[in-house]
Amino acid sequence: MPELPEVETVARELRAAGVVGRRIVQARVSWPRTVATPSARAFVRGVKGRRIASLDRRGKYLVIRLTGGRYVLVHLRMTGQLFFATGAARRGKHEHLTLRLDDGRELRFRDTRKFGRWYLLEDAETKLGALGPEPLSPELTARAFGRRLAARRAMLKPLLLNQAFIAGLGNIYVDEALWDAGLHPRRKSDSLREEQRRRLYLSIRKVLRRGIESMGTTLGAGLTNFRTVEGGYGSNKDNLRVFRRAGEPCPRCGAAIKRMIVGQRSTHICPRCQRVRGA
DNA sequence: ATCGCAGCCTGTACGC
DNA sequence: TGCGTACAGGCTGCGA
Repeated sequence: MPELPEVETVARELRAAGVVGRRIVQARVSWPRTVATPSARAFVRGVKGRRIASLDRRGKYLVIRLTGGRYVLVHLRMTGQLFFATGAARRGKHEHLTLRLDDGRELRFRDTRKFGRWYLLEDAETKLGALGPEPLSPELTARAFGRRLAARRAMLKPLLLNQAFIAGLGNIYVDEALWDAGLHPRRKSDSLREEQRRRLYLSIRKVLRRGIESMGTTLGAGLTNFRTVEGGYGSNKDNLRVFRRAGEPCPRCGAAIKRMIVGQRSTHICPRCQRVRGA
């Protein structure tokens, strides 16, 4: 499930593959709902002939700036994958969108569950403006994050998953960050002591950085699991301490890891290291 | 403001 | 082995 480290990995690989500077000579959409806005037809017309001026990540979005000042945003959601193919290669299963580049390569989008979305926008801020701060940005200091936390009264887990509060975290990295910080996912954000807020800030950055270094989390070998642009696996699964480890011993205290539902989401905690105190 | 739930999808894991 | 069913999860929109 692509979260910040996975999308960052994809962005880096696409840049390394020399996508920036290439011209899009043709686009094809075979599952129209893949394009959230505008219509699939208008999307195809709108990107054709444009050059890719830059490619970055914001939150879980891939941000592709085209010449002439318009933007393609890509959200991989659950199972979206980007990879290269030659123009001659037959369209494979679950491939819903293709950009043909002027060097003969095709950038293809495969998405088994069809939740992924592409946007063509005149102004990227119409989408990105709704996002909270980048967790790894130097502008988000421990103090600034602490103030944001203290200003809300929500359970930590759903709050950290809220992209308007902080951008880029998903189920995996939230569970890992809360375990690292020793905080219960149902703990209320305004009940933390200053030192705990700071610790959560550091834990979030730690698990995200580690995720990026490992090129993301690939949980299994199936179609629905994260793959890099080059078709590789991210190795961050080896770094997960609690996520999908119910019943295994906590690496810190040895207590059995527990699975529970918080905010309708599958959640993993160490019941000894992460108490509800104050919630 | 916060929370819960349905819906979007389909591969996967499970029970029988 | 095969069938049926629940589940996974990011995000949106709705109601409470």
